[in-house]
Amino acid sequence: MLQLQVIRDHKEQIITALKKRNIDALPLLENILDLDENRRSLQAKLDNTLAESNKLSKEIGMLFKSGKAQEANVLKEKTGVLKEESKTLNEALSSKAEELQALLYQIPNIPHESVPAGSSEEDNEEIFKEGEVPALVENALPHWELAKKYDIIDFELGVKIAGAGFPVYKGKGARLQRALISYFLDKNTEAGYTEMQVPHLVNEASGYGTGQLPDKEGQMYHVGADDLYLIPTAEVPVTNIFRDEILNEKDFPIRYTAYTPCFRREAGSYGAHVRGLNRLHQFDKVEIVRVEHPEKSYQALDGMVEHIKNILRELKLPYRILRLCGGDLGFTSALTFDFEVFSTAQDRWLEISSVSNFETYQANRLKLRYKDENGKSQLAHTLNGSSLALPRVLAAILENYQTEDGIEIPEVLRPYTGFDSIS
RNA sequence: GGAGAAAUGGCAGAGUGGUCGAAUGCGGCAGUCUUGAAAACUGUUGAGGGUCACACCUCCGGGGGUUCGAAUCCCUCUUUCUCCGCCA
Repeated sequence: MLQLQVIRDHKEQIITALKKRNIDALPLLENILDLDENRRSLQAKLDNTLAESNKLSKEIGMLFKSGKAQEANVLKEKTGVLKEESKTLNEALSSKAEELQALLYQIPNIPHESVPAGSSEEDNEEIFKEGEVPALVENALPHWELAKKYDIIDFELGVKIAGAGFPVYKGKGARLQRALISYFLDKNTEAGYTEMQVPHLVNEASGYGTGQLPDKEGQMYHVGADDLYLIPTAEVPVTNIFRDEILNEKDFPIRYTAYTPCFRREAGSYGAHVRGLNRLHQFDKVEIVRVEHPEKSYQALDGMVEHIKNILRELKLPYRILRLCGGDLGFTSALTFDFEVFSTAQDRWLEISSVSNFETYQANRLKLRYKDENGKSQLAHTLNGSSLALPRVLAAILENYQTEDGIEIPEVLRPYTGFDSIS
């Protein structure tokens, strides 16, 4: 959420910047500024009424104390009127404030200056590419065929138990999955991230804090009986650790990592693009989250990108990095880099990580602040990234590491799997 | 799930109807002293809104109520603790 003060001061810049997202923000912003002015004048009136009422109350107290009950009773009459007035004002104020809040939630984050304009993923900018695309073995299979051939993932079984999009990992498939989780967590820990285990269900306030609510309500599973949401990403519980916190500058940098399952309703499309592990309702992910000083956040973002590059190099997967264009950029993000691995057998790129700087957008919703050197409260910057999303990494490994005889396990994972190949 | 107790500033902990945004201690920050540090002493130290700056307003777990006036009384919800029950 953008700060009102920023909207007041930089209306034109915001409008220009949001054009990159193909949004004409002018009517919305004007509406907001009008409401804001309205709200403030109501607030001022209410404050004055309350001030007067407070003053009278004090006088009444004094009069009673000095035994002048009659005079006190005269004043009491007056306060009745003020009370009515303040009640009316207060109601008007609440409704304005609510209206204003609802509009503020509708403005997405301002894209970073480096974000290219564009309307769809076509316009994302490839900024880096590395790794060899392996030569295909003859009769190379996509991962869903391999999964069946080696009996390591059972999609039909998941359908029976839960529904489409809830695969069952079996035997070495399950073990490989667990190996990846451990490996990612170890890499993150080595890089200075503290491992956390967090709730997989969150309350409404947390959903609002990181921006899943109210904009993307339908994407989360909602547990109605208890009014909780299944997390779509560990970003939600981990970032909300800092909701309503005021940090000290010396607390920075804050680096957390967490493994969680992720749940997404995504009533998405059908076909090859969502086959197998490509898109699921439940999947595993290891996430990294950082809370940073505003001056250091882009440096932190670069650090995260380097870190993930490093992991993909070790896994020897061919990958590229995209700078998301305005049209593809997430609602809450200022700058996002997507990592995609090349899946040989599917002959396409698979998104396996998304690394973003939210600047103060989430922090404003979270009320996540720090004390600057002058002792003033300032909003911190939040960032997060996947390191990594499991299913597509698994898909890429299965497809790219397949041989005539089976599937090789990447060198770095062998200490974790305890086996060298799946056959 | 049943019975009882509690929820106050970064922490601990007073405050049971008026001048209380809240005693006191610890912690934090600044200063004095010191070559430096510690100790001691002095001052300062919650958040948000509002203002050019003041004034002023709101907030003592959340919501509602009583009252001229609520941290303090009432209702309700949530959470925590103790006891009982159930349970991986």
